[in-house]
Amino acid sequence: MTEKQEKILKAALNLFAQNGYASTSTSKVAKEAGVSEGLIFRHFENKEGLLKAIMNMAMESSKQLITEVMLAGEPKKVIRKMLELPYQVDRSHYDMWRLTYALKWQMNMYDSSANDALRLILKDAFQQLGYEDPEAEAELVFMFLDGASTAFLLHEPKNKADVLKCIKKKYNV
Amino acid sequence: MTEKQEKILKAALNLFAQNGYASTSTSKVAKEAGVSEGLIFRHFENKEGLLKAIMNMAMESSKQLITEVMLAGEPKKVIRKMLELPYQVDRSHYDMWRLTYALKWQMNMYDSSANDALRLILKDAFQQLGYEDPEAEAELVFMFLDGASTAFLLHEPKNKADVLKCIKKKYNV
Amino acid sequence: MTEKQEKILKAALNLFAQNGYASTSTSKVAKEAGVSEGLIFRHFENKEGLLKAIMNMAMESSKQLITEVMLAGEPKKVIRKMLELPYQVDRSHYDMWRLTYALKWQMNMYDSSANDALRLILKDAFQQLGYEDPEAEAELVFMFLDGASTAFLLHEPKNKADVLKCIKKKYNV
Amino acid sequence: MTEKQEKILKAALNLFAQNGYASTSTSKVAKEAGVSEGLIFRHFENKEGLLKAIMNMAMESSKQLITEVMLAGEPKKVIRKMLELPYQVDRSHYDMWRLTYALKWQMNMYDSSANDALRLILKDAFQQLGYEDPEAEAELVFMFLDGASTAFLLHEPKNKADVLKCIKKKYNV
DNA sequence: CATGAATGAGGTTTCATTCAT
DNA sequence: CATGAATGAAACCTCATTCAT
Repeated sequence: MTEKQEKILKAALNLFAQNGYASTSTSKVAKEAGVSEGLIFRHFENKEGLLKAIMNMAMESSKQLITEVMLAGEPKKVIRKMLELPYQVDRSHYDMWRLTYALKWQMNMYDSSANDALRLILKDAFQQLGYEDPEAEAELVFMFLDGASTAFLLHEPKNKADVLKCIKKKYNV
Repeated sequence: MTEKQEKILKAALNLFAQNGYASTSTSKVAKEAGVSEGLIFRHFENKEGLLKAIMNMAMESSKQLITEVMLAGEPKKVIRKMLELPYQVDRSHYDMWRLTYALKWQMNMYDSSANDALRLILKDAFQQLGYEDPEAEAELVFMFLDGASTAFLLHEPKNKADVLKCIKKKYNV
Repeated sequence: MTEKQEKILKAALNLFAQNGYASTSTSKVAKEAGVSEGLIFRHFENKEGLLKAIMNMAMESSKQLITEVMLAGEPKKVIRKMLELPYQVDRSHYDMWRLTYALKWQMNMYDSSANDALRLILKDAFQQLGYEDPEAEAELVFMFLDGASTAFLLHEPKNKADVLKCIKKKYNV
Repeated sequence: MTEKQEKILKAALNLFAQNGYASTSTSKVAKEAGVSEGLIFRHFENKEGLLKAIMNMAMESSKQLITEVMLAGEPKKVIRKMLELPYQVDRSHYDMWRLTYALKWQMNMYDSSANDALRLILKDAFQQLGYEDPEAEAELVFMFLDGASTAFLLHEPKNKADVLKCIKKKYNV
């Protein structure tokens, strides 16, 4: 990965996240990256290739978070780690997450399978703890995760920490 | 509001919701509405005006849901009504909600003030019920609402009803 | 000529003179006139018909100025009246003259024949006064008229009166 | 300045001069230049940018004529050079001058400051020669220049040369 | 590897004009 | 007589992409 390639990726990530993929022209990306427009196509084939490259980076970085949960072992720890996920994302990754979340609403981009592994683990954890409807509980946690992430990415509530405390107590973790 | 105006609005809502605002050309809207492209501009001034007209409709229809919660009175009822909100939206309004949610991610479109009134009522309800940190509880509910709506609009989980039961139990409502 | 027709003509004259014929849309004319756009076409057939109606008014009003010169009789008086022409136009007619002058530069609009009668009288006057090259003198006066009118319509020099005195002295009139 | 840029400029100058700026579409310019329409915008940003580029060329070429007058020195020579100005313009520059003159009538395009330097020199010349009202004399010459140029550009009178002789005699130059 | 000129398709918008009411 | 909804063509401009250098 050359230096210019990275510049392009960074610029594209930033612009896609702030203004949306469709609203960001390759020429704006080139200008922001300080690079000729043609270079984008040499390295990434086309605009969609650029997006895919970015999403691959995102996948990579989200895998790290996920494996941490997977390796937790005990059910309570699984749940706790899970609830803490939105709090683990570094501010420097916000653009990436903004883009990921925004793209969910762009048709044909939603891929639920990514979460299926986690959902299974979570359900299992609840089952081990004797919850009545482990599947529903797992789904509920996912909804929280989604809602929390959205809140953090969009308007950053002041009482983030309190909310975590609050929900942890509910699950006793 | 002439008949053709409504056709335009309906077509635009549909296309914006399915493919995104930026990716939907006015010519596609015109074609879908069975109308000349120029007519869009006569009635809505420009593409953004068309979007605004749609969002006004959305506001109107969300006000109805909200006032229902506001009129609930008793704290428990407030919370219950609140949690049920995502379940109240008619399938016929999904396009509108998809668009509303998608637009949150389009820069400068997020308006948190819309929820402030509800947030206040909710916090008050939790306070009356003696919750330790009513503000965090309110925030948490909002996160659930957001996450649930997202799930419903994007992949419609099979166990919607169970999830509701599950969370209601947590709040004892 | 109904009241609305006059409103249209006045609005069109004003806008054509200020912004140019090509740059003025019929919708702007209608708005300025406080009239529906369709009415313009009912009364004037098309945009060019509107222009023609205006130019006819202009012709009419310029004929008045010209006949005054023609009736002057004595050569010196002819020349004096001629030189005074640009000073005779009422400020309320400036729009019309601006438009007339501007249109000269719009291809196929220049009609030199309009001036031929005047040119002949002028040449005759110079001949009677024994000028060496009456034709060139007549042409020269026309150039002055054109230049002076242009100056008055475009930037209104402060020493208009002095210039008239100055040139009158040259012709001893 | 690439070859195609020049082609665009030449085509635009020609069409703007013949048919007017507002009446000339960028697509006509592109066709006349044998170039894709997009290229116009890549090189000149927008239609107005194209016009500005042309006017800059015009400025450049008019500066040359003007400096010649400025370097004349003796008052009589200044005046003579001045009067001869409209006769100096090469036929190949007519389009440019037609456009320049036509644009004066397009609102907000008139820039009298360009002539101020010349006006000053001219006034000075008349002063040195003891004319009674040098300012009015200067203005008068400008009017002649404007009228003569207009005549040359619009209908090319047959007795151009005679007119020059005629006016030179009046100023004894 | 890198540039930037060049393109053609398509985007939003404006316009002159028609027509039902 | 008068309106204003409706249209289709054309206006200006942007875009993703290609290619010669």
